[in-house]
Amino acid sequence: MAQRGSRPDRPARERVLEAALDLFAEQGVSGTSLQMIADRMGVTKAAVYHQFRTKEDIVFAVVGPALDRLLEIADAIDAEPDHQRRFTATLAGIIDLIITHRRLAAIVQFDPMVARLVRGHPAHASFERIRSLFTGPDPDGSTLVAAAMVSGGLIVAGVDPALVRLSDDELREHLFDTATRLLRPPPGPPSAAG
Amino acid sequence: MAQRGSRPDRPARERVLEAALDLFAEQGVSGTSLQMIADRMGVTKAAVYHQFRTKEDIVFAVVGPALDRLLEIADAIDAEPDHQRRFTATLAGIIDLIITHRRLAAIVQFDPMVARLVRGHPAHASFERIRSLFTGPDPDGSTLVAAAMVSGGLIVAGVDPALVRLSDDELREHLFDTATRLLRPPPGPPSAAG
DNA sequence: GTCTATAGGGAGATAGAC
DNA sequence: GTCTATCTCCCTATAGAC
Repeated sequence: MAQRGSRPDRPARERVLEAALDLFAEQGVSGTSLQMIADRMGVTKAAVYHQFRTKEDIVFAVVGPALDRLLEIADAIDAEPDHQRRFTATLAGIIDLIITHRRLAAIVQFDPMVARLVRGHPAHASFERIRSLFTGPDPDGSTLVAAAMVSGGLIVAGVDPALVRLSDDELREHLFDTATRLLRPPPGPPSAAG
Repeated sequence: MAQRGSRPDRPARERVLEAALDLFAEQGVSGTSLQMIADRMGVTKAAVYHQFRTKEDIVFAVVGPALDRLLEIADAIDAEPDHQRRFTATLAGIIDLIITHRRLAAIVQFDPMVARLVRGHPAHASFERIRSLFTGPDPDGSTLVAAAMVSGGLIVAGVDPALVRLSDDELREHLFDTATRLLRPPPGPPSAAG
């Protein structure tokens, strides 16, 4: 994974994406100007415009790779015939994606500007595809709610400052266990609700 | 609850807050200009400035009541001696708050601009107070992750379009059950993880 | 790859008439 | 309570020198 700091000897294009990701996470996409990105890099706005034609292009470059990966995960669902393995592999893939791109996942899920851009991306349908794998066919209300909580909960846990003391591996394991627990029907009495 | 539409005979101040909430939810706070708020109301910017001195004042007026309610819920924790009732009442209160102010809850939790404002509000400490009630003292990693997923999952479920067919009461019940299930240790074997 | 300079527009905010 | 008009500043984006 080479060098990942803000070292000045890295390609200018990557330094833009790094500064942009930091700022998008802190201030949101709309709250981030090209001037802020340039300031954080220690260059001028024009230098940033040399790498990307528009601000929107920067947003796409920042979130694109993660969306591509999401698309791969969703496509792999159809390639696995066994239901149990399909479920496990997809959940593990999603959690891995979220842990690898913690802040990015939060931006894609919660930033209104990014959400609008994602609507035009092929990965858009993947969200529904994955969710329907998690709920199963013809889900009841309880299952729908559990799936919604998982989809938000995984992202939030990825960026929660209260969890910084956990290693990536610990976090991965707990997320997997907790999500699995949620997406299976409770082992209590069949239906004591009311 | 009187009339809740965008009827022109309601006080101008409330019509501003209504339009602002709509736009904050759709575009984020930074992505919303006073011009947009004015346009949605069918008036000019100056008319909006007659009601609120700054944009920040509008944000405070929009999120303030929900933060006050959160503060009340957190304060009630210390007034209830029985642990079981304390836990149940707080969770029910939070869920009720989220359902009543669905979009507002998402804004407070996820909008970077609002998050910065909330840091200076008395309710800021309430988030930690409530979370530590949910985790209990000296929580392990699994419990921390579960609490993080609940805190994000409740909000996300509140605004998830996949759940629109559920009534408020259905949603409330499922959220309560699911959150309770998450915040209690799993009833399976003590520790078969690997 | 980076710079200075600038165009053109929209932002937040204010003054004062009706 | 709403309007027109205006100020100042910062935004995205472009042109062209080094």
